[in-house]
Amino acid sequence: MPELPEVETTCRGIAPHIIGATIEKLVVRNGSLRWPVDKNLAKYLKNKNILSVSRRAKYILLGFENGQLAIHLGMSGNLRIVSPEETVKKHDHIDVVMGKGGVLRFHDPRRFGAFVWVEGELSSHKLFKDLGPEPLEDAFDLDYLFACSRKKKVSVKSFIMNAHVVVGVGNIYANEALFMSGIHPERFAGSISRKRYLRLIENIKKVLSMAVERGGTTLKDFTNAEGKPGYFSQQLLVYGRKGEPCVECGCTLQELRISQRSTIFCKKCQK
DNA sequence: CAGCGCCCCTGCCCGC
DNA sequence: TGCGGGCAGGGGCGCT
Repeated sequence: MPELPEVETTCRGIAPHIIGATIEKLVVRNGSLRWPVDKNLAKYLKNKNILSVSRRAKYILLGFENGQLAIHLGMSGNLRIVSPEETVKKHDHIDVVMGKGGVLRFHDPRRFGAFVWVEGELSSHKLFKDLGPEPLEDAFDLDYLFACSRKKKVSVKSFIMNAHVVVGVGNIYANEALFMSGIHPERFAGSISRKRYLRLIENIKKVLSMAVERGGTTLKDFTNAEGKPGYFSQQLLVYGRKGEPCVECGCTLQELRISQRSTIFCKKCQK
């Protein structure tokens, strides 16, 4: 479900409800997520205060005095604040029950999500130590990306979706940013000019920040922390528009697969 | 070691 | 209406 804007929206949505709260208990109904949920997690969290809520890549991080809880929403996960009386539905796998009476509820049909306990420095944890820069931060700039791309034989689409290069660029926004930049998704990363990488960086930042401003409404089944759906009003230019006319030139948008992922592009506008 | 493909899992949509 | 196949927004991991 979530691209980076949805994760960021979730983060901002839950933060005011959970910062400063004390964990009363953790209820794990189904711990078979991407990795089995640590049997001791409830013990680590019990009676601990939530000191901070932040995000790194698509992981939501809850900070505690004794460590951090990294939550990933996978493809189909969401987090909501609910009251303790709220009926438990199918795929409501985990409840973080807070002292004030609120519950942070994790729902994830496909169970590609994750609850990972991290002790010590985040940057020394295996899931985080090799991650590239955040796309909306200044470290993601032309000098960095261009240097990184040299001698790379992968397609530019795989390149920008590689978390070692830059985090948080998912399939939808990779398609969108490449279209906006006039770059064919199958071009080799190493054969693209500085000038075109500058456009690509600008467009990645633009499309992601616009989506964040809009509250992460990219996805048809996205619900925010209050459980309200997004508007799905964001005008995607290419993603999900196979066979429809290109908004620029009117010719029919094509589909190809890059690393098993749907790739929509305009063969006339993207070279 | 770069790069590709596999897989985890459920839901949904399409064609027969 | 039922069923099988394919596909879906992610991403770590094992292999070549």
